[in-house]
Amino acid sequence: MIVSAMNARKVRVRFAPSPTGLLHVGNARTALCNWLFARRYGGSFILRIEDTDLERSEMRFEDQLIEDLHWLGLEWDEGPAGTCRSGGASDAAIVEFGPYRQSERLSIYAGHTGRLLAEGKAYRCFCTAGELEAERTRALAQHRPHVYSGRCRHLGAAEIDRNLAEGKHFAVRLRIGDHPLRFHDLVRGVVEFPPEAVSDPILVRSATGVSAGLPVYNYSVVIDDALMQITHVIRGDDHVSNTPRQVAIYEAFGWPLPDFAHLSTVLGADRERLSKRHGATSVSAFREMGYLPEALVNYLALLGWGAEDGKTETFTLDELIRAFSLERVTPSPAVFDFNKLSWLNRHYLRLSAPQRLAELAWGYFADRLPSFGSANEAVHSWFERLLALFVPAIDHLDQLPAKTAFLFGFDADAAGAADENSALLSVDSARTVLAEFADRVRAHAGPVRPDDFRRWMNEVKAATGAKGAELFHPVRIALTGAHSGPEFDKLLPLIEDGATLGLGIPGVGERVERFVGV
RNA sequence: GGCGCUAUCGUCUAGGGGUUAGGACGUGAGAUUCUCAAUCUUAAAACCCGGGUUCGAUUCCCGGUAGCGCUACCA
Repeated sequence: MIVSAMNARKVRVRFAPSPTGLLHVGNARTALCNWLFARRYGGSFILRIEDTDLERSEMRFEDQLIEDLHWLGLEWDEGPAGTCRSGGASDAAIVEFGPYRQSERLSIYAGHTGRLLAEGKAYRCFCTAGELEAERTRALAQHRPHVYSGRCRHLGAAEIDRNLAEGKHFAVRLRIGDHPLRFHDLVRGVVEFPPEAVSDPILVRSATGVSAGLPVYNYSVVIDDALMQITHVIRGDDHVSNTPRQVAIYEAFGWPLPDFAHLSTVLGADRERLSKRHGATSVSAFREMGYLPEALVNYLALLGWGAEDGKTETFTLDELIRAFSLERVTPSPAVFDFNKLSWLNRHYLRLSAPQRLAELAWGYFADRLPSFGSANEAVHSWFERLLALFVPAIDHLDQLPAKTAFLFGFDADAAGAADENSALLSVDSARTVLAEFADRVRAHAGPVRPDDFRRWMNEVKAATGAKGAELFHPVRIALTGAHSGPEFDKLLPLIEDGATLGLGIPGVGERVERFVGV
């Protein structure tokens, strides 16, 4: 029988990362699913830091993690003191459920272990690492699953006392029953494991090394989840095989079982677990590249999930809350598709207000623009026009400086020498077109307006007989260093107005002079 | 080795006992543009294999295969 804690209890879910590295997109997806589930059912989303691995946990990772979650917009209702952004948990909740870092909960675990030992649900195991290793090798050789022999299971009180008196180290093991261990998974349905797949799991480590007496992960999560009254454990599917162990612990304490939801792994293009080898994998890396949080969130939701109509692909957070359901999450692993993420990012970039884009993009121009705050209104509005012209041509904001480099400094030599340009420039018509065009620019006073430009191009066309690409390519190269780019009607004002900003931006006249001089 | 999970276009997915197997990204072509990007139109592209069950299976069942996970006194 499946004991489900769902009933009528208020939904409480948690995201429980270890601060041992940057927030990985796979984990961000787990956080998102938890957050969406909580918001959908009016429940609480709790952030718990699993920092019992003292050697690998670092405060800077915790800080970064918190910053990343805020950036994604996944606010939590309860979490480490001072980290909840708006409102946060009531003091009463914190007293009842906190603290929210495992390293601050060690005494809680110890008390529970005493209880299990006293009730005979757990026992002291004096086996040494060597003995256990031998068991494991033997099992492997016989092609059997490795199960603890249970040698210390039935030690008499006298023997235990003698061992303790001799100062022998011991771990605490749970006594597993002989019934199957099953649980309900929102993604996979009912999952069942035979008891021998579990064997008596270690709960508390023996006195070897720095971790002496510390609970193991599978034990502390159960205590935390139960005490924090978590109703739905939503996490990565690397925990599926751990779950029967945890179920046995719930049973030993007589606690109701939560529902589970195990989310599939996120893979790279080679179908291996997504890792640094595949490029950017951390939330902060995507932020630094200039991806928008709504694009990442939308993409992560789409990874392993599809809307009910089978068609809708773009969602705001609010729309996701309404549309998302764990039952529709696919159980199979999903390959992370950078292309599709970029498509979504372009989509949201196009939708973003100019001021917001300007603020976000400004940082990528630190060496070309004055600081955001000290720049005058003219620079700001000029920059917004630049963005309007070039943002449609990029996937993420950090591609902007390269795309627009020609505006800030014009390298006439490089423009003429570029492989793709030299062929276009070497034809006779290109030379005559440029000569005719340069004559008109030189004869002109003041900034070049689109009207002037259009008139000149018609004149040049008539004078040289060149038309179409033959006519425009050389001029475009002379002005921008490339044979492709935004339409001249918008580009010319951007160049000419830019030249008046005092940022060292060369105007049309200067560009032509430099280029034709070559 | 054992146990578990998974299997629809290249990728993410919809669907489901009888369908022209739908959408999106990407790719090809066309339209537009001086060009590129964007945009619009359009094309190609999939039910892992083998057995059952059935009038009929891509869909249900079993087996195989493959991928992934766990197999720690890591989390």
